[in-house]
Amino acid sequence: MDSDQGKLLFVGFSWATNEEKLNNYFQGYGEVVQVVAMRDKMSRKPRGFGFIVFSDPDNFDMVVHDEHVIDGRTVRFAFGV
DNA sequence: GTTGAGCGTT
Repeated sequence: MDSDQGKLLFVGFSWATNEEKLNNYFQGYGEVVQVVAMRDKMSRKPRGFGFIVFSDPDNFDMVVHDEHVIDGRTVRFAFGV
């Protein structure tokens, strides 16, 4: 409720999309506190999913309620646990 | 070298 909230899960972006690209894209919405793109633990290959943390909760509402397309792929957003 | 739903690391 007021501890780890601020973590937003985003999945669906292209495998060619990098953490830096996401950081740049999300910075346009507000102050990005944390952006991390997860990859496979065995082959180190990008899985196309990651987490993001914004400085203000209003950013989550805006991003989650809007559709985003990065690198030509539709990114699906959800609230992190 | 490939694929396309999902919940991670300081």
